[in-house]
Amino acid sequence: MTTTAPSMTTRRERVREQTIDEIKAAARAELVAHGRGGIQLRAVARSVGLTAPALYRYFPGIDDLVTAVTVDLYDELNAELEGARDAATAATDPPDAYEAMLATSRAFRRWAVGHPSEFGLLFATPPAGFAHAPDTPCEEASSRFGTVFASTFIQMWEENPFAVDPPEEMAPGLVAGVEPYWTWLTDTLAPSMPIGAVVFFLEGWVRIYGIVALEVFGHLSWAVTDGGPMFEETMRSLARDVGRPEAYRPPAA
Amino acid sequence: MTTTAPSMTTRRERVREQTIDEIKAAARAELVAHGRGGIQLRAVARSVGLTAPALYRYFPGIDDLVTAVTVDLYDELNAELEGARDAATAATDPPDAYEAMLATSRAFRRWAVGHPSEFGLLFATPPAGFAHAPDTPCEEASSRFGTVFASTFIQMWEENPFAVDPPEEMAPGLVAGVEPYWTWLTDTLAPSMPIGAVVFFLEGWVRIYGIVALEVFGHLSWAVTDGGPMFEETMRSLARDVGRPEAYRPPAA
DNA sequence: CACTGTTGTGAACGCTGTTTATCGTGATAC
DNA sequence: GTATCACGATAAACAGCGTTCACAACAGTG
Repeated sequence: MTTTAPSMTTRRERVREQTIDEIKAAARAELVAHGRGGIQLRAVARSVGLTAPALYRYFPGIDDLVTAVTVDLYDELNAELEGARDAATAATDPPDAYEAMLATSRAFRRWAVGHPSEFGLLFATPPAGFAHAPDTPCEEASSRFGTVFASTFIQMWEENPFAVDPPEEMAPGLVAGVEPYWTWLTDTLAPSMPIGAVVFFLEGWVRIYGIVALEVFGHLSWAVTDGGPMFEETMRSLARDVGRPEAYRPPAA
Repeated sequence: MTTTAPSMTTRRERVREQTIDEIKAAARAELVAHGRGGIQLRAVARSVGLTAPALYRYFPGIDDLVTAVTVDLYDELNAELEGARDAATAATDPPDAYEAMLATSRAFRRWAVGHPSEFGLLFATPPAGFAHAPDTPCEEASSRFGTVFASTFIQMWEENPFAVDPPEEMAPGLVAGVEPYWTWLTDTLAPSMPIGAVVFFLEGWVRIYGIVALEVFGHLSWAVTDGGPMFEETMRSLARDVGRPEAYRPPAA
């Protein structure tokens, strides 16, 4: 990664890349410490030992800097999740996709709880800032994130197809709404998957996201002292709902 | 409400109250337009026709102003939800708590989709700002909000007890974590409710919150064109999970 | 009428993000 | 080896921010 095609990168380009990384690291630290609204360009500049105007050689403004950090965070989270998924897949013989989904979800929660500010930046940016306009790098990174979870769900269904609702029973308009995504899925990743399984996957993702977001944002503390067991309970009930109630196992620790 | 004990409120106090309301209204508009990070005290002052320092006669700082608006938003949302719940309860004979829960949830989604910025402020404030410290007016308003949903869930279970998991099957540590809230519930609202039903209620709230938050934050658009049917599907599967699959009915419109 | 406490103002302070003109410096070309 | 030049960084400046303070206008009370 560091020395691929060294002739292609001049010395200037390398030090520039390094400076950019330094700036982004400082921006992330500032972001974690003071939140999205509290980040200050001048503080970032001070942190890397530069004056404020110097940053404009690297980023057009503070918003673009935050966007760059956001994309990096998606990449970091994706790598973390894919690592957990692959480790779990390698550890199970024969492969057990529920185990992979469990590991992925736990990694997701671990990252979210450990990086609440970053989680808020990625998954709870209200549309006021229009950070989620289509065709932005953010959106692209976000959809790559979705695929990580989608892949394990698909594999779970293919390994062990469970009963799903037939299309005619679903809420009106739902089939039409999911159809584009469903046809894309059946064209690329899961040729034989019924539309009901896609809906089930989305509902599963809703539960995982919901429990993690509520915990991170402190909206569960009125009912539960620790979010961990509640998250585990969600995983257990997911095992039941995919027809494998015996598959859930509490975490080792 | 306007003329209770008129002797107790002097003329000065009344006009002061009115000014405060004006300021909060302007602050909310600014909040909706530019988000939590983009609100400006001077802009609020301009909007009500005052200079910036004048606002300090009413609020110690901009953070407290935002907090006051937040509390008001909780109250508004609570009123909206309780109104929908009571209307649904009055329209069903005999009373049907699922119907009430459905109406409450739909009101919740309607408010969230119609007021995305406000929703983000209430339900997705990352803990960097420590807006959710215990014993704040925010926390108090937040717990009142929780009770609206809790009451319909409880009534739903009492009208039609459904099968819930026994404590010994639940994820380790969960019983201990929910026990304080459970004992409070059985002491006050639901004397005969098993702890499994409380856990089910929490999982239900997670699903409702999850689907609404994902839609509002634009994190569902990669899979679904419109969040409405997906939300309705969640309501339908909730009906199934409380043992009343026939109770769900699509919205009238 | 004078007195008092509240409300609003203008000026000021230190800070912010951003722009501009300017200076030094490392890489490149002759 | 030296001239050239693009790039990196800077200081100065600007408008605007939240906040503080001293001071003026005013309503309500005796």
